[in-house]
Amino acid sequence: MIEQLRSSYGGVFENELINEILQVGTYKEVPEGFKLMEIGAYVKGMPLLVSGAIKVLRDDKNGNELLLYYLEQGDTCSMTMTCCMGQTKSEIRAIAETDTKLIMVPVQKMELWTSKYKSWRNFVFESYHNRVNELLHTIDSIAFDNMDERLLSYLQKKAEINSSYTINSTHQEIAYDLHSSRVVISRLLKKLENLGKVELHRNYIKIMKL
Amino acid sequence: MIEQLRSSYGGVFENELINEILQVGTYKEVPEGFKLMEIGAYVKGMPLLVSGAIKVLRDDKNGNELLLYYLEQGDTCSMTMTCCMGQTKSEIRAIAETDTKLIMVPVQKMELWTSKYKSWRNFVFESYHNRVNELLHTIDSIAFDNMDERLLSYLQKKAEINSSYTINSTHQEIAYDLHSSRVVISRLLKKLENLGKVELHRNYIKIMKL
DNA sequence: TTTTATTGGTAACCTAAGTTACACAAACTT
DNA sequence: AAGTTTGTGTAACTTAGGTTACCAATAAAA
Repeated sequence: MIEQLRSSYGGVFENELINEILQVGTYKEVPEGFKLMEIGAYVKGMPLLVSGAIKVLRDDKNGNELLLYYLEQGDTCSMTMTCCMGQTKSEIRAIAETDTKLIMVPVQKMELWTSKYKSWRNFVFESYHNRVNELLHTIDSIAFDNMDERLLSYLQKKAEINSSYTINSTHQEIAYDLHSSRVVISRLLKKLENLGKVELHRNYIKIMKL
Repeated sequence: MIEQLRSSYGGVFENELINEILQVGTYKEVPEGFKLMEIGAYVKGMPLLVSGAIKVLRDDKNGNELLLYYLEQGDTCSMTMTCCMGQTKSEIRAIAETDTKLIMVPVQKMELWTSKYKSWRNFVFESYHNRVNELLHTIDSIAFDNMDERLLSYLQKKAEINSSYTINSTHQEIAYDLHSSRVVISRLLKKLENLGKVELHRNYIKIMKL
């Protein structure tokens, strides 16, 4: 756990804080698909991502999802923090996108760290700021872009997150993330294939041009 | 300024902090329509709202707007803070929705206050948290609701902000806020009128039922 | 008063995207 | 091997909402 923490957060946190995290934090490895947070659940701790990626989703009233953004190495779920302080429930669902390594920090310590460590304060503020900016870009894409543009940037982001030009998703899964329907996604993917931008296969998609 | 600050923030900030704010803050009254922040601009200070309301907007690539949320009494633009720390540009535009009274706090002091005052830390964290939640609800409405539902909740929110059942907007102005077109808004408003939910007039709309 | 600009109503049309339905192939069960 | 499930392609249709165009009413300017 020491190496993990140092390599991902050594440049961010001072040594004393690193030591405190080592004492109270618990190291976790979760497999792809693991549900880390459910809507309406109370929050128990704050995750510090060491490796892998977590996708953060929102539900509509019918239980259909919409992908908001991904958390990656060095990120945290900043909302967690004020959730704990205010004892409010989670507004989002979080699922491991890939196999993921993270350190869970219990809530109790965090208020103390906030007054004690400047690096912790900056980390939390910056995290909030990043999340707000990601939400703004999510809004841009939903409000201003057509489905084909959204689909393309979804595929690109997914390729980036998985560091691979091969995306192992079915059309149905993509439709869930984009809050669309399978037929629409198949249609647009076929259009992208005709444009030479992707290559379609059963259960996976190859991205040709970025 | 003392009374303004005490009545809006007396319960939130400790006395010592209130005094500090009085020393470095500047009191401002801005009229309806006043532009407080432009996209791409650098941020000079953090606003503490005393009364009135500010609407926060986002632009698409063609310069068309979309209303994100309103700031009201007791709110602040939390993004301002990390904008200043990181020297990044504003991602949003802010316009006074009504005549508004506010206190501008220069950025320099804020980092100090963050370590010195617990109430300030909590205020900033809570502000971020509220903003994230508002953005989530904005996303809900854009991604999950039809235009008629969005229009109705827009009118309701606007009535609430202006504390009046009479909304002084043209159809075109509403269309801008909802990132739609005038014809569509007129069409849907007429439908709402036929349902007995609103009464249409030139330059204003009366809300009948909430 | 006559002209001009602003605002709202409505029709006709177009397009993106959601829906239903069905065919077919690959990949599993048994 | 036969049946079943899962994933994909495609056609036909529907609908929300964007676009263009034009008219009428009101308000402001000349």
